[in-house]
Amino acid sequence: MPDSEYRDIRELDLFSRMADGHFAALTRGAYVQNFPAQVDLIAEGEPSDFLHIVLSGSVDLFSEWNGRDTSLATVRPISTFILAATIKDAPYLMSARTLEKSRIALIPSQDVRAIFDADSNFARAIVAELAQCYRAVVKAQKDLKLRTSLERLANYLLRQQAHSGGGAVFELDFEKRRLASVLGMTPENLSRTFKGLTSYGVSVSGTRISIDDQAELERFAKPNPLIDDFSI
Amino acid sequence: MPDSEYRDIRELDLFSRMADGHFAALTRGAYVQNFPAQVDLIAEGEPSDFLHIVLSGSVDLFSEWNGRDTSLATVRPISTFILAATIKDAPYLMSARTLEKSRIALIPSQDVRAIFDADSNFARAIVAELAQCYRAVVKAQKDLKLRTSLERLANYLLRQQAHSGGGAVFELDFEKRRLASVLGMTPENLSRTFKGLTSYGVSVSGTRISIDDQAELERFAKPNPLIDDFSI
DNA sequence: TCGTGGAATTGATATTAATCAATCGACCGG
DNA sequence: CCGGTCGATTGATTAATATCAATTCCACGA
Repeated sequence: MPDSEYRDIRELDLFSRMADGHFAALTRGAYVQNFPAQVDLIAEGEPSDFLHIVLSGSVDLFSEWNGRDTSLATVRPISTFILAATIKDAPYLMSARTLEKSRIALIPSQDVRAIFDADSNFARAIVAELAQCYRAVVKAQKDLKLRTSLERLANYLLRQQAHSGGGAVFELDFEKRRLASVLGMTPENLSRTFKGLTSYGVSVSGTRISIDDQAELERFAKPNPLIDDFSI
Repeated sequence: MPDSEYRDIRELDLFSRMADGHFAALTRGAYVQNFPAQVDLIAEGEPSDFLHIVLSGSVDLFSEWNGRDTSLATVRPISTFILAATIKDAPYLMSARTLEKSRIALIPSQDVRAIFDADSNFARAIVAELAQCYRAVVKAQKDLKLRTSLERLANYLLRQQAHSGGGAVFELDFEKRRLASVLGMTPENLSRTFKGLTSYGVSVSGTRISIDDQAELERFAKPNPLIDDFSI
């Protein structure tokens, strides 16, 4: 593993406070690999042999059932995924595939579990990370059950806007068919839902979004930190 | 706290392996309280001062937004709730209220966090519990996004049947309006959805469910351990 | 035993979203 | 520069779900 990546991983909240020896032990069995776009990394139901860390690119976590599929989350650098399966030594609940050319580090799950027992700082960090993930899914659940698709899209745009720096004009960070799946609707419906937001001052041109009447959109979207703020 | 309850709590996975002294320290600041039915225990957004443990009765975890509300989970004895908020020292994401007369133990969150740092067995148990909760919500998310309401109800009945011992006849364990909310539909729709399952051999009389054609219902419901098995 | 109130059900209707089909448009390789 | 491909959009239709209104059912207390 190149030094720069070693340092990037080391600086993750998950690893930053652990003992040097333990981190070295963790990375000893690890390896880093480059994947092209649209490559399946893991399939739901498989045993969780590795903790994955996205170093560059992006990864889609999705699930299938009875011929349907849905995107559950997107993982962007630098963060881990399927931590819970690794910890529990249980099968993956989600499948993962690269969205673009990506560089992924793989750490054997058994090493993670072993070092967890040995390093209390690492253990604390894992708990913090898991609690964060748990709360993120609860928020997603509330978003899905309490809001219509128009409201979900409006709030998604406000979150994305904040994430892009807060300007009135910003870019969607992935293709609309995936956004539709993440928001729990069909691509056709997403198109129409964007239209429905024009009356609240939203204009769309490709992946470029312009919020022309911030106050009006917020009045409609009613963003709520207990759903929309990922930092708490 | 009476001895019997002390022992009940002690035997929870969360506490069973921790040192005696640490457990004593945890329970020292704790107290147990009886609540009547329909009492609000916590409100979303509040700081998480206590880890709650349901000793008897049952508790509804729900959330509200913009005049709507939805049930996210039901907590039954003996288990904890809002562990993630306690660990992160973050506001509750869900509100809680008793569904029936309930006995609840309250452990100050700061004690939980302190003992977490001191007791690695306790830390391990918390991680296991959090991972379990995380995976439960992911499963709920998949249930909601991948299935129609008819399919969700069918699979819910199969889960409830298994939980009740597997016989063809069993009881729903809470009122239908709450079941509707848990399954993400209106009470009116739940009524009709039950009707829709009669063609798969399900008959309903009050809270009594009878599955007359197990194979046919399963063929329709297509239960999947990665969604429906809460033990993995 | 008889109200009484809340839940459950039913029916009619409106709203929302999915599906099917067709077209548009951008990007890419030859 | 031209097809070709894939995603996005649009329109028409169907399916699913919510809403509103009215009973019906049932458990409970007087």
